Amino acid sequence: MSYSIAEAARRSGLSIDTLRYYERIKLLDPPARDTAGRRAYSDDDLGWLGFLTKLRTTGMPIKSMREYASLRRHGVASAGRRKALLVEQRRSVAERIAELQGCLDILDYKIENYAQVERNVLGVEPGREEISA
Amino acid sequence: MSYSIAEAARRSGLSIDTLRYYERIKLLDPPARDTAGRRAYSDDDLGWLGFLTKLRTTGMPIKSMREYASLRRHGVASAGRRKALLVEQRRSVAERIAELQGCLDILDYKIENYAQVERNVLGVEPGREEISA
DNA sequence: ATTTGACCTGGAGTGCACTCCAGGTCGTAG
DNA sequence: CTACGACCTGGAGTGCACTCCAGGTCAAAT
Repeated sequence: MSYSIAEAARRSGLSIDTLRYYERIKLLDPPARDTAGRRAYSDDDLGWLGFLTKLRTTGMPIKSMREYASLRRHGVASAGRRKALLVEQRRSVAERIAELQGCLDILDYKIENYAQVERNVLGVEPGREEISA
Repeated sequence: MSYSIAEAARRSGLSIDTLRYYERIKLLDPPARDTAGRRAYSDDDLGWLGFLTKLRTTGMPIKSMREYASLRRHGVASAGRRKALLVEQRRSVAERIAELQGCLDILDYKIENYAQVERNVLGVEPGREEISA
């Protein structure tokens, strides 16, 4: 199957402008064109865009995604380097998750504090609401 | 205790420029000054900076951090709104963690693929390395 | 007395990842 | 036949979060 840029945008969750932008910066190989010169994205293109958006979600900078994309074009010989990039990204994602877990704990602690303040404010005689902080 | 801007930067993990920047945009109340007019950060300032960096780590935009900072200045009456902001941020962090977990799974899958390719390349008779992809 | 180093200010510059725009070309629908 | 909507191009503009700079002050060290 092949898809218009509007359809590819819908399916990938990227904007039309972003699709053209990714092509310009060589994140995406130029897709086929129809007889009128309009882009016709293949299922492969969509698959690659799907993977790219995952990498983006992990916080990989475009620079690194470009490196990965460029390696992909160099075939099997580059597989080792590509794997290394993914392994490194995996590490950084795991680290990020741990970091966010820590933040979650702090947020829970703060939220619990506020909940306690609320209970106090509601529980004491009106006019003496000012407790600690 | 009070700390020079260099010391505050070291302890908060922010740069000196960022400390001044945060003050300018009202994320941080102007710290005390010493006799020579230089900033003298208090432990409270450091504590607030610590919390700010946690919020930043969760991906909270500066705009929202400013709102939180501004509410803090309005005392107890704003506690409800502050709690709501934190609850919302908690939700978004949990969501982000789940999303990253999903990406981790995809990375693992891809990495395992590459590992398999490596095993194949090493395992077959030399001269016939080209397998699938 | 002067040099050094940390700090000050207001403002300009940077890098990233888009996002928008003007002006133009197609192919179909009325 | 013309009007419309979807698409095209090269290039400029945007928002965010810093980061850097020039020119100046001040206190302690030489």
